[in-house]
Amino acid sequence: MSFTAPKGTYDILPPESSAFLAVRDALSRPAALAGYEYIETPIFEDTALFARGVGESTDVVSKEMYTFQDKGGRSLTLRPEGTAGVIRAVIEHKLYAGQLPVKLWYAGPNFRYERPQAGRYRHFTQVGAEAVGVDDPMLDAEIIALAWEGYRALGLGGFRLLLTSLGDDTCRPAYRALLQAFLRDLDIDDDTRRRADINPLRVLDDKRPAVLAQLDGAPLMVEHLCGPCAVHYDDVRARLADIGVQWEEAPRLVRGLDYYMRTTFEFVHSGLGAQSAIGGGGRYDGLSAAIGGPALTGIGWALGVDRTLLAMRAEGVGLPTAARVQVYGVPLGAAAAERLFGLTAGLRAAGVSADMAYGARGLKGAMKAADRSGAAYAIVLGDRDIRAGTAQLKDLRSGDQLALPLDSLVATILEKLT
RNA sequence: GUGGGUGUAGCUCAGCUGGUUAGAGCACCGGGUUGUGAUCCCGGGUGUCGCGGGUUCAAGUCCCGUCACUCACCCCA
Repeated sequence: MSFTAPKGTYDILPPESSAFLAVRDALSRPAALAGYEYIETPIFEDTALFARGVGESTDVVSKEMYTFQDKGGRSLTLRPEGTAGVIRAVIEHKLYAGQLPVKLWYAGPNFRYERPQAGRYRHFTQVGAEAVGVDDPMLDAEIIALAWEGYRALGLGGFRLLLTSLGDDTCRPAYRALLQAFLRDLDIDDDTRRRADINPLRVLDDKRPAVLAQLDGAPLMVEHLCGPCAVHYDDVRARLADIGVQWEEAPRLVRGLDYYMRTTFEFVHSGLGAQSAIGGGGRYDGLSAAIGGPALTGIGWALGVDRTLLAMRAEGVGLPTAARVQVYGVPLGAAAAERLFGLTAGLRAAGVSADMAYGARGLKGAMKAADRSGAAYAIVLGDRDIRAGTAQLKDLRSGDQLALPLDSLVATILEKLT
């Protein structure tokens, strides 16, 4: 074998690929039902968009970006996440000039240069949703509920919703100083000390026991929220409670992108190996201004399709696998094959999924193929039938077979299938 | 970027202390039936034992290197 998929990427093959489509669909459907409209943005963007939007200090920007120069000398980057590009598009096309909020959903691949492991790939797929331009805690609750509903619709039961508030520009700087003062006295390594300088909140998320043990008395953001932030957070929780969404307070929840503020959340699941998040998001009221747009508030999430599938597999939740086709043609000989070719085309035109045996297989082989296609009916056609102006329609479940006039076969099958 | 584990058929794997034609189950293909699948019977191995070198009379097996995959740290979807 001379080529393999690049490190950290993988092929999504049938029959599992149908589950992939189904998950992507199920995760986006609740958003569509809530009036979110589909948007598609480029898979690569100006490198500076991510540097400024996601934040220079994040791991994503500082070491995980797929950056390249095109032939015009521009520095471009394969998107490591979806929100920055969507907000760029909202600004560029002044979508905010219309009715607000702008509600959008999207789905597609993202890229991060990381060491692959279970649940973590260099190419991964997310479904995302964003509500932009209206600062209303009800939108926070709505967006969270949409993700919740998506997971539930898939039959997933073992996920948890972690929730917290990261404060805003009014209260976070003071809290940040407080936390830094606390961290200064700890016995931690140089790397962690450096992180405490750049982004002290991230230290709270450290999973190493040696660090964890020292974080017990650390000050928490939720205890230092300013008035408006506290009210906002209370409102979000009240609305979630109203509609029966259950969450856990996660005061140390920190996410990897700098733009988050106020409401922040993560959906976690234990079936992903060392990874835990199957989806996450939050409010990013400063993002638009940071990338040169007007001061637009926004909240959104991104849900990992690959990770959701892993979680489903871990739980043993299956998806109904649909039959490949409804009708399968089994020809005996070249003349019959040509006749069936037209018949299957006619069936498809009438909205019936149909396939047939190609390549002059024997009758046995063709019947076998019909069986494996999952079709409800096989059309068996030979010279004898053609002479009689009929075809044999075989019900593959019962085994019953009857001769039907060729002329009206498509119509007859349509009738039987409905 | 740092560690650990694993590489034998399409898949899951067996192959003991080196021993001569490399195996099983599943899958796949063909036949039993030139007009009938899912069952049954018969037949078929589809392979660069990851790759390169070394030790040996002899290497899938031992040694070195290398590559790939994988798991974990870190980080997150």
